[in-house]
Amino acid sequence: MRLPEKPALEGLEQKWIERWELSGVFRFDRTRPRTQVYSIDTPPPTVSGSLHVGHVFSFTHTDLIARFQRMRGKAVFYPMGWDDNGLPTERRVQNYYGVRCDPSLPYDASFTPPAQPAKSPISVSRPNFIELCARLTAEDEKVFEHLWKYLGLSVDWSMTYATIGKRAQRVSQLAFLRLLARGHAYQAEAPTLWDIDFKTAVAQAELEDREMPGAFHRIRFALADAGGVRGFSRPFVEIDTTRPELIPACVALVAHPDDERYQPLFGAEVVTPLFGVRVPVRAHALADPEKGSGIAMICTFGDITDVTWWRELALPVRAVIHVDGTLRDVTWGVSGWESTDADRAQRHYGEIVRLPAAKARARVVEQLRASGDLIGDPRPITHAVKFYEKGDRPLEIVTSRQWFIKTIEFRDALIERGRELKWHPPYMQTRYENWVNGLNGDWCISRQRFFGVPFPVWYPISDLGRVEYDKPIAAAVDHLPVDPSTEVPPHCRPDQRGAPGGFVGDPDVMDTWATSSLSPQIITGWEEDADLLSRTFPLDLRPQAHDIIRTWLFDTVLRTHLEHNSLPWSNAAISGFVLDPDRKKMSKSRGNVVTPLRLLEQHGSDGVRYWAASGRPGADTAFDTNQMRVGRKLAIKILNASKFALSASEPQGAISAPVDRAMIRSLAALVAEATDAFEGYDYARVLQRAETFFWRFCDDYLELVKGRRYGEQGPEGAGSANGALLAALSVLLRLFAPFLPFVTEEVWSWWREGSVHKASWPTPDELLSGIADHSDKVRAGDERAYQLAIDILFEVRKQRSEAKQPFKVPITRVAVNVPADSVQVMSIVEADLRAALRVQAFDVRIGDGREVLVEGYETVPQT
RNA sequence: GGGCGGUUAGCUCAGUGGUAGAGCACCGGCUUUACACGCCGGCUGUCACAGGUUCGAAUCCUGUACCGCCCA
Repeated sequence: MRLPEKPALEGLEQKWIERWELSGVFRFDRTRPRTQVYSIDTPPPTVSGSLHVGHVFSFTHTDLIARFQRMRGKAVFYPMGWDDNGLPTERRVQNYYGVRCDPSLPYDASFTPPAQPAKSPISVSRPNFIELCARLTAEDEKVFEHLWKYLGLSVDWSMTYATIGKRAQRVSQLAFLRLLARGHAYQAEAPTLWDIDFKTAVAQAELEDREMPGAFHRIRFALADAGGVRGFSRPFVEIDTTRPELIPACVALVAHPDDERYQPLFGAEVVTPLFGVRVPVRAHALADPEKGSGIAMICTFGDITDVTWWRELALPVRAVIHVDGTLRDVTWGVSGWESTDADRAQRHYGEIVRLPAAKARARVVEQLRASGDLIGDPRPITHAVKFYEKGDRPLEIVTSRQWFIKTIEFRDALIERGRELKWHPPYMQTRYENWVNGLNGDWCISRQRFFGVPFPVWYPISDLGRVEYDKPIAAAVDHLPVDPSTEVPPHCRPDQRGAPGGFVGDPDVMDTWATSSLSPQIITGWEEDADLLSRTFPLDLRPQAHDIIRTWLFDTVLRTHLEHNSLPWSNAAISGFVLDPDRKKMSKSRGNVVTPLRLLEQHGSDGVRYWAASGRPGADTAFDTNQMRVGRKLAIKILNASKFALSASEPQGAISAPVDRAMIRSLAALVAEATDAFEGYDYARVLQRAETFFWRFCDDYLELVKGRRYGEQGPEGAGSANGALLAALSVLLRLFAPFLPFVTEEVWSWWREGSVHKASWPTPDELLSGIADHSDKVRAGDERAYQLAIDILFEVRKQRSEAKQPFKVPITRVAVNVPADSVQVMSIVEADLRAALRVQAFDVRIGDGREVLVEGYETVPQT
């Protein structure tokens, strides 16, 4: 045994990170069968973003579980991934190197980016662009890995993957082709949420509402039948709209079926102002009688409700918004664009064509004013407008060709999957169910971006030069991953690309979630390593935060349901958010001010982990450096208490003293409770109970046995105290090991072989087996003695404190009144108490109840 | 507008039917041979509000207010 003179936390992180790496303690043992494996599917963090305290918080929670399971004897499968796929990386690379991707360019093997980004962006091919993305993310990954290691995550770093890596690309392309073969993936010309700046489709999951200023414009639609409509007293209808520029895209008016004001009009036709298009008036329950005039215009497409109406009322498409957000060219009078006055329509439209929507709106308002179809002035309102969460301008809805994965038809099955999953905490399941119930379209996975996984398909070009999208050519499975923009389909030559009779590659990439939803397949060796798959899949645990239940968790459940007809994992542990002191979600800016690494250096990794571990599953938790300081103090206390327990550990004997036995029994009860709590994923309770026990253990038990363990009551008493101290220390270190991996490993290394993190999780039995007699009588007697000792300890301390007597001044005499049957108990603990309290004599008397009275202090000469 | 969660000491939080708790902060005392990053002691409450169930409610039920997240 080697005890340090002055134990300290400084430097423990560096020391143990290195040793753990050398000894490979966290390596997954892939010889173990599935029943002895605990497998974890950690959602890979986005590397191009920065890690913030929220990541530290939730990833610590996962590590607590991983370490507990490892100590329970499981081979823990705990890989880490990086989500470097997608738009954030793309933007960062564009700015960092000053390049832009042009997929039509060929790959240039000799390309090197300039040292400084050029003023105007250099165009590079998609493969070149992806190389730059890979180069930059490799740098980011190093920083992340260092932070995770410093935090003490017990990850097997030999299994690290990236969502843009070859393996992930192969898995996403393969999974896609299998969906395609089964008819679960399809492409369609469909109304698609579209960001006009990023020029990409956006999934429902990526939407956010923002309150924006707008204005209601009251606009008049004339009835088509000059003779009027029976039951409707006026020759025109007034509607309110925030988007008058979409009047040319109007395909119907709609009111609530119960709305008596408009019932006479259902089935009749009206004529759009300015453009003279005859459109029907229809009834639909989604029309809100309270909103505006109670009757609305349906355009293709102004918002999501328009899509619903369009679909459910089987209306035609008359689309005017181009992918760049401007109004596209339209010829009035041709099929689909019939007008009662095509020349007039063309004249009006000619003034707004190719204008951005906002500019077109202003012009249309002027036109309406001039034609007399605008009633009054626009009334300013604020309303919720849909945005892409990373976008700057409102989303448009355009019709274009996109790939979709079917979700709607599996809604019931997916809800059932949610019920099979064990949620921690359980109420998170409701959030999942609400999301699944609210789905209103299949999952659009096409993204018009570059840094992502390409769709592994090409399309034939007919001899007439038409691209035949309905006859996709799938890549050969054994050639995956492929990039159809540079590689050619089976039996084709590169010179046929883009030529009549040739082919063209699908230009899009998959939504990043289409890859990251396959992390269970990526990490477990699906379709590549059947042996690994059989030992790890379906996984045991998916940890993640509650904000991405609707995206990551849902998408992953969907993909595994479609591919394996099972759940991807049996448990979902949902972390809360980190809140700033104003109880708001911790903002990025604040998170960046205090970088996680700085926090770890400042408070110690064990200190920061202590704070994170105190946040119960699912509970939003305040960012609190004070808690980190408390954790750090706990770690220091463990160092010092351990040094004490180990410093004079001979002689060791049977645990025979009643006080020692009582302490060991209460520790056994703690172990039982902690184990139950951990098995229920309630790590916070484990920490809290262990901490409370440990602090009492130090302040009461250690003080009580101090004299005895130094031999004041002979070798038997010392042997019992030392035996109990070492047994307790061994157990306490293991209880704390998942939470405070550095300090516990340090102390363990002073006197034990191997890593505490591979040591077996403590059991009540190992403690109780050190005690000879378990009869109720003995147990009750021990408890009574221990309790009496603690009570007297407390009472005498209090009286000494009130008398303001320093500890070094011995107490001459303490009178203790106890019931007759406690006199014997008092004799058991008297010697321990005399030493712990510096009492020269106890005067034990028989009386009613209990009374403890300090009767005097020795006078000490003034120094 | 809907769903979920929260509201307990100045702060951060435990506490699922039986006398309101911990840590921090604050106040007083103590160099005590593991630890001053320590030890001993003290102070601190309409358990958000209003009803209800119960012998008994922080805890169960109903409603309200406020905060947070997700969704419309």
